[in-house]
Amino acid sequence: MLQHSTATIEPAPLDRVLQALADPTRRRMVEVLSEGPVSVSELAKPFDMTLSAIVQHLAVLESSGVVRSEKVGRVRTCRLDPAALDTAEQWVHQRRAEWERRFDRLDQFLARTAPAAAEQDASKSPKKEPSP
Amino acid sequence: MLQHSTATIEPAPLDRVLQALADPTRRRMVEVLSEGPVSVSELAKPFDMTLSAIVQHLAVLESSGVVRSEKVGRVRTCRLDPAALDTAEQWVHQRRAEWERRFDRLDQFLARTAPAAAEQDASKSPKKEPSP
DNA sequence: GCAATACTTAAGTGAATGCTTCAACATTCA
DNA sequence: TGAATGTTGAAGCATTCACTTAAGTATTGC
Repeated sequence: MLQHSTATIEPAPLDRVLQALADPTRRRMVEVLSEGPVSVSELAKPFDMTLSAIVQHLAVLESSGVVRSEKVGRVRTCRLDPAALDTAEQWVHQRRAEWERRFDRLDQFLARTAPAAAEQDASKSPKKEPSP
Repeated sequence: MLQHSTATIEPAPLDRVLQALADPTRRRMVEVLSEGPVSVSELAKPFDMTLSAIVQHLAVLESSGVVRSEKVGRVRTCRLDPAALDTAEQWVHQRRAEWERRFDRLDQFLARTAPAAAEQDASKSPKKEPSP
């Protein structure tokens, strides 16, 4: 899926995305926006702080790419950009995957070196050591 | 000053996880740890800062649950806890999912109200809107 | 015992963050 | 037109953050 055609050199998107999502207020804003686009003042309503504060949070969300907005008349409408969320999701997912992959290697290693604990795997072909 | 003490006070695990991952140094630490458990000083080696700084980052990671550690003798060994990462992954995933679900509803709505062209008279909506 | 190792803790600093208030500005509508 | 609406911007302030330095406390090995 192709998104922003700008193909610009983004500084550190992952950094900004996670930093944007680290704040509970901004996360609630994302939750609101995940239900659909709203204007700035709409977005601000459920929050117990000034419009100014919300606008500043919005700026963080926009600079991270998580939210985009466009102004028509005097109303700015904000919407989620799921692609930016994808960046974060993938990073987290990959760390978990790597960790689990390592776990598998460890299992194999233990099955090889301590076959007493392993019920079934004595016949597996010997392999190189998993880097610890 | 009290932070918004409104109804939805999150217990805060997600908060801490995302905040932990928001920092590039801590994220690199997680990357290192995703390759397997290491001691504190091992962990600190690739970084261009004091051990103290690393230990402080480690404390953040531990308080978020992303990393756990145990001390044997004088060596503290740190390892990733993938379950904590899961919390973050799921939250992001669900926001994306909700957004895409909404997109589907919008598609359906447009297909109903503007089958050919929405040039004129899109303002009369006899059907219920997809919940905005 | 003594010194090296591995971590721990405390205190300090400059920059960033999360707010606030107050003052514009642009658009819409009576 | 002029008031209401919706947003924008700047300045200020308290708190948190990412470090630093400098001093500890346990373990381990000789």
